[in-house]
Amino acid sequence: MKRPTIRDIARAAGVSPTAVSFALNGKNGISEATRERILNAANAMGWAPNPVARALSISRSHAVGLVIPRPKSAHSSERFFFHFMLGLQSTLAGADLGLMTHMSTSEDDELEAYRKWWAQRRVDGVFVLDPRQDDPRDSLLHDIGMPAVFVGDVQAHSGAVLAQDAGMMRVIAEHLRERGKTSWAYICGRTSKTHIRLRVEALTAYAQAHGVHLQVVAETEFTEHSGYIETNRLLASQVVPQALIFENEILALGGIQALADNDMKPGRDVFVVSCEDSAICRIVTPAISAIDRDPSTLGQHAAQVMIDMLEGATPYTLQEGVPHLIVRASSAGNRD
Amino acid sequence: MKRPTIRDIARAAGVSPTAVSFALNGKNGISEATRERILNAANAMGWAPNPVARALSISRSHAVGLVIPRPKSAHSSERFFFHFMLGLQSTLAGADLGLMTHMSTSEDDELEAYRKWWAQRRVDGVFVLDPRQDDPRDSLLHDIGMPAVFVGDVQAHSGAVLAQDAGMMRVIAEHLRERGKTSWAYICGRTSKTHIRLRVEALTAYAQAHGVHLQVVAETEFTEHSGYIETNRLLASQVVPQALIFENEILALGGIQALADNDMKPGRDVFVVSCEDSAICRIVTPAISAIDRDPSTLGQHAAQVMIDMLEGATPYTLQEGVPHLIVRASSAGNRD
DNA sequence: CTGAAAGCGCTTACAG
DNA sequence: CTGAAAGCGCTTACAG
Repeated sequence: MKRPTIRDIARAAGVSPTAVSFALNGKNGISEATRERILNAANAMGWAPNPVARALSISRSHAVGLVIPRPKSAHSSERFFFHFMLGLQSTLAGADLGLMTHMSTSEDDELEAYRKWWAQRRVDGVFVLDPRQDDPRDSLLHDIGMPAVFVGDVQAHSGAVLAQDAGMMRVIAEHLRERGKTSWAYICGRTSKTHIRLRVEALTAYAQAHGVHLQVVAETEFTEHSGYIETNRLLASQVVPQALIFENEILALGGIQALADNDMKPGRDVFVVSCEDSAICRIVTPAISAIDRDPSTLGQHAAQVMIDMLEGATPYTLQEGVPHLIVRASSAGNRD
Repeated sequence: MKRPTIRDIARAAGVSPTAVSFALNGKNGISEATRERILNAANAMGWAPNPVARALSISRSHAVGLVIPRPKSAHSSERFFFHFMLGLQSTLAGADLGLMTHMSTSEDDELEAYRKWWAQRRVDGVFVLDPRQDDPRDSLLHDIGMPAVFVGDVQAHSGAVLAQDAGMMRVIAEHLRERGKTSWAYICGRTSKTHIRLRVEALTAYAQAHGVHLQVVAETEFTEHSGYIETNRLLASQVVPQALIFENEILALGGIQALADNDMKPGRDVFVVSCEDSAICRIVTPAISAIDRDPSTLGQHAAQVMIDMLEGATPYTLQEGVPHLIVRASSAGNRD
């Protein structure tokens, strides 16, 4: 009934606990024959390591942490979190690392969670979401010595994974140019966020290089209504855009509404593309073309950076691969 | 730099480690004066318990686990999981319990995760999602002695939290009757699932008690198309329903499409209500009335059952509170 | 190549 | 009311 310990298997194999520990951990100083005998005994007795005891010895918990910040405002990001976690777990599993999660209610709560996890040696490192410039969390984690991987932006002291913002815009741009669209508008939210700034820059550069007329509408709310308003405004402007790129699907929804009110058919008269995908894009009529972000891959990358850091690598940064545009009815026509 | 241990604070307070342990854990056998001296010393030195060491001593990990089953098919449930976890954490935090998560790729993987967590003493108990009748997981967990709380159905050996299926239908029924609707249709999916059977029963009972004409359309796919087909069929039937209750928002979407094709206005000519809420219900035109499931509360309840079980209570079952109907345009008119 | 021993930080019978 | 001691299961210098 009781689980076997290394003492038990030492007794069974007729060796010392030390030898067992060495054999089990693949250290040398054990003859091949002895090692085999020990491993057999361990298997026969169904031995599994007790990570708690191991953690107490070596001061490592074999778990990492993820705090999901400010869930009150995170409603639109549920899909992202879910698939990001999926990716994390799939590669953490390979390194036998568990994942602890915490949902924070405020930034203080988040910092407190890090301190507590670290003080209690509950986790060996953490993933940090929604980074911003000069993020205070980077300093805190560095000060207490806690390994961290930031998701979305580079930091001074921690590892990071980066989304492909420029690459994403390039994919959209190529799609539109391929379909003969030469006048675009990009309806993005506030450009204060790093990743949106990057997108604007990439799109602008592309447009200039290829003689495309581009209007950028910034400083909008992320609501259907503001997508509607801005689209109407664009349709009334001197150069009516042939393609509308929306920061997310909520804005795009408003845009489609505006097109309908102006008797324009999305996908025929004007192309519509969203930088963010969701069930809404699939279900709405017409379905909206959208970038498939694949947060799962981002999670896998983040996990890999963490694993390497825990094995002693200096913090480094990994780029997300080139994203993919799911072409739906809202931008499917007019190939020439 | 090094974290203080109970030895350190024992030395500082001039007592034995035993005394410190007793004082810190609020056991008696320590004079009030001594206890205070010890607590002061602990605070002054910034002592925090090392849960790993404690776990090794008392064989408890102070963490519980949640495995999210079969993520491949879980796309529609991301919102549920997210908010369920939110609820879990908010009450687990009060009991100082951490949460470990795992996403399983198959049922075998899930069972393996339980075994491993338990063998390694990583968690003290687990939450189990998507229960079905005679769930094999109940036996497994019982066999290995792992405390478990099932979410959605009662089990032979474990604790459980139950959704309010009957209550949900009653809320919808009252809303419809209040607005003068006396002929309804309920478009549900397969009735093989326990919770759908419960809903049908509750709705049927209510309709009979109040002289409402009710048609139940079962055995439909959970797709927009099948919502469309079934609604068209209902509109052509002898008794055209004045209100359509859809199992989820995807079916409802198809229903609204069918109404539009028949020149009927949802919310005026025919009421539409969905048993499942999501961004889609808010965003579509007209917005769809829907039950606000609040998976977060369900999570809080589940956590409470777990906490009690870990403190020695026999497994018990908790009912979710009465759900709330969010009334939107699709069923807002005709009050009389 | 191998074993006896101390230690990780806490808890808990057991003696005083 | 209090302390010395053993133990949880593993790791790792240290001696042979």
